[in-house]
Amino acid sequence: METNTESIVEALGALAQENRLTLFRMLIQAGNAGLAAGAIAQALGIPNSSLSFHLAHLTRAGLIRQRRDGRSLIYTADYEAMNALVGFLMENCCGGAACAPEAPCGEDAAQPQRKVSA
Amino acid sequence: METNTESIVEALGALAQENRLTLFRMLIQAGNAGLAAGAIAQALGIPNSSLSFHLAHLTRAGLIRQRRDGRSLIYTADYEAMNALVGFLMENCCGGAACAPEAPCGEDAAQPQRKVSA
DNA sequence: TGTTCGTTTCCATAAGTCTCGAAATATGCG
DNA sequence: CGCATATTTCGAGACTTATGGAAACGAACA
Repeated sequence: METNTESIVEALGALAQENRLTLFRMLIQAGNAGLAAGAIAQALGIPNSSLSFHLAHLTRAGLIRQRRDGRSLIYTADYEAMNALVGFLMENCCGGAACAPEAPCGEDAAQPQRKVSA
Repeated sequence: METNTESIVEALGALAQENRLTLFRMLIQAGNAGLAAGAIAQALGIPNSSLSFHLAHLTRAGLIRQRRDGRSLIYTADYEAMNALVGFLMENCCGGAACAPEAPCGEDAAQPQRKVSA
């Protein structure tokens, strides 16, 4: 994700919706394994068409990614994008003074169930 | 700011707009001194009525505060709210594993121009 | 190849947001 | 009190977003 104002606005907008925020957090917690669209729709209790709309929205914002596994499309969170977003907000905190770490959750953090090490 | 999903969605939505994101960052950098509505409108190059709409939006989301100084209304960023927002996003990063500090920018950070002390 | 399953696209509708001029509302000054 | 200044509220128009049913699409399995 680029860190210009426009793309940040898009990312914030993508997360500023009940279903999408919940969905994104599900993916964050699901790690690299990700979740199939159908499973997400069921978990959220919304029709597939509605889910597809939200998935497209998050994808357009660069926050999630798509991969195919058999008949299913698996969605995963883009950890880099989330870090960039948080980084942007922190970067401008406190008048630019260094008061925050840069990337608390690195790329490697995409395997949430174990301690970050590799 | 409370950290339930609903209020987070509201905060994200408040920031998911070009003018408001810029405005919020201006206030973040302005520190406790804050900025008068008129000065903000001029800086953003938008009519007062439009600005007022955005200020109300950010206020409703709990991200900024209002104080009167003579004829002017001074707006300031709510650092606690921003920390809560970022904290919420980080909290759910990496499947809940501890990978982020809790409040990088403390309450005391509200005087950005000088070293945090009080 | 035909069928099934998972997902997306299309469509319409309902609801919300952004914008800004004009009028209304406060505050302060003389 | 009356006038000037600072900001908000009101109202209307254009635009965007959310929702879900029905149909289309694509991949895989037999």
